[in-house]
Amino acid sequence: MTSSEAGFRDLSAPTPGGAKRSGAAGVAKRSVAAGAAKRSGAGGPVVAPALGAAARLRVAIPSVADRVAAELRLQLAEGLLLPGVRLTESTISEELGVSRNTVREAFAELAAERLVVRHPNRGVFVASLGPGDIHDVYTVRRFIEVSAIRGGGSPERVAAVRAAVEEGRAAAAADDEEALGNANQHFHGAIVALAGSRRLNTIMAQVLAEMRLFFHKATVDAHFYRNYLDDNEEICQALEAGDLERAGELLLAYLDRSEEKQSAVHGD
Amino acid sequence: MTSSEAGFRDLSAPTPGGAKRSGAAGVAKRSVAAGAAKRSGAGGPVVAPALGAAARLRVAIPSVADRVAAELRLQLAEGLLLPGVRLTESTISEELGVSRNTVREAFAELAAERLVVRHPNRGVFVASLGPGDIHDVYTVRRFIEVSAIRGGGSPERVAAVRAAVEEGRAAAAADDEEALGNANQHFHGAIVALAGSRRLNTIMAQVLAEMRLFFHKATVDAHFYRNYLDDNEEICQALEAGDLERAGELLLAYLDRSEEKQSAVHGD
DNA sequence: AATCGAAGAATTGTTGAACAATCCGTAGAT
DNA sequence: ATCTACGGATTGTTCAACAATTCTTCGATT
Repeated sequence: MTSSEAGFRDLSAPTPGGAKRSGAAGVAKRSVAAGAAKRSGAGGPVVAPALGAAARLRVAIPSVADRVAAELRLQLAEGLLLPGVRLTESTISEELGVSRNTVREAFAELAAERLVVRHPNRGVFVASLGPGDIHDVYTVRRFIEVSAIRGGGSPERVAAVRAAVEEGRAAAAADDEEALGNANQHFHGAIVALAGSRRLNTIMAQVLAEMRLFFHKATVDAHFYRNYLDDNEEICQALEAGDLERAGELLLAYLDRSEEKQSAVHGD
Repeated sequence: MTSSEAGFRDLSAPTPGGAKRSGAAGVAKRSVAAGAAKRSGAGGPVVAPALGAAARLRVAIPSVADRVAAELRLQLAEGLLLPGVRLTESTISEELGVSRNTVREAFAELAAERLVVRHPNRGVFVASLGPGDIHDVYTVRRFIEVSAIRGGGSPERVAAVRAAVEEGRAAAAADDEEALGNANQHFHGAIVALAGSRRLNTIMAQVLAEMRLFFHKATVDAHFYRNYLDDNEEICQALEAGDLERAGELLLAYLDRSEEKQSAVHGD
């Protein structure tokens, strides 16, 4: 399974910038087309001319490398790319229609997020978490989430936690396991968001992204998250009641139980 | 001040791999030197042939991009590259003797660590932290450090905290402000290390690296850290005595005071 | 037969060059 | 004095080449 059978979206088409020469040997000196001959190449896909306006509107326009990283992040989250799988530069480069160098830049991003691991001269592999990593991830979560909930938060932020609980309830009613998992992550994300710290939010987002990497194996148990629904409800109620001490303890117990379960599912 | 007057070390010489063609057009087909003719190129700098052995010894051999990132990280920490300064790709590329693409990869690493900020199509700049960022950084520290110290740690790890305290004392005795600052960072690093979590350690390392970015301005006050020596001692004693609750509270008070001071030094 | 090692293929690491797109400062027109 | 067109500088991205390393395969040897 070389990861190439996944349905990659083509990222090269809507790219602003990008030479996209047809392919012939590059003997063409730069003498021609030095002046105002813009977009003169053989009938490449012409992009909408309104792109300049977008730039003026200060819309964040992610670079191709960023979009490649985003795409890979998505496939990682969807479980399309299983842990341990090798990501070949040339394959992804072709599949996504971008250059190998750009893929390389995207890899640097993902490696910084620990989603992939670089083995020098051997390639990058989808990160696979061992038992030690699972404990480590839960340690981070205990530190951050419990501290966050014990600090409380503004009413709107508490409401966001509540919303995540309801989101999970709805997903359970609809029997949508996927949505249930997402709701659970939103719940914990909302707890961290109580602190209103940009850095803590991104740290938490990264940790959750890491967890998605090995959660796919765990979801075989159809009602894996279902047990947590009541826990979330209870925690949320304590939070809303202002009993932060109790909310913290409930959350801590929850995390301990969750870690235990995860450790059991994976070879301990 | 374009950051180019800093004394860059040349990273290109000891590089394993790297074509380093003299410059002429690359019409030389790859037909020649296909077999055993290794290191046949025109008299480039010949590296020690023992490099293969190093690889066999599984010594981590960082890529050039990593070394560029490390070099920049160092200059950032030393305060050679002030916040807000623009880092031009071509300049660094020449200065360090590596290709622009490699510099680019290093930038991706540093951007992921928040040490530099990318402005699309405008370049990368040394990150500069505003008042909000200072508060944010201290929020992260409060969460992680206080949780860590309240969890206690093995005797060896407590000893490491003690060692950092003594290190600071020695630096103060020697009137070495630089060493004093480092000792202080070691102290807080050691506190987080109590938890024994790889991820928390790297998170803390990154946060401290961010702080170094704006600490240089603060160090004008000659005995800025000196006030903290007694705090550290007190915290360490509580930790050693097993009074984790008190240690946590002392640390929390310390962080609050520290944030206040930093906020005062910087605008607002 | 099992093992060792060497030729070969595949892939990564790094470079250099090319060019499109964008940004910025400046000079010219209104 | 303000706006606009022009040019230079720099980033974003691609391509092609090649060195070094790892992986594979296939013989040759004990």
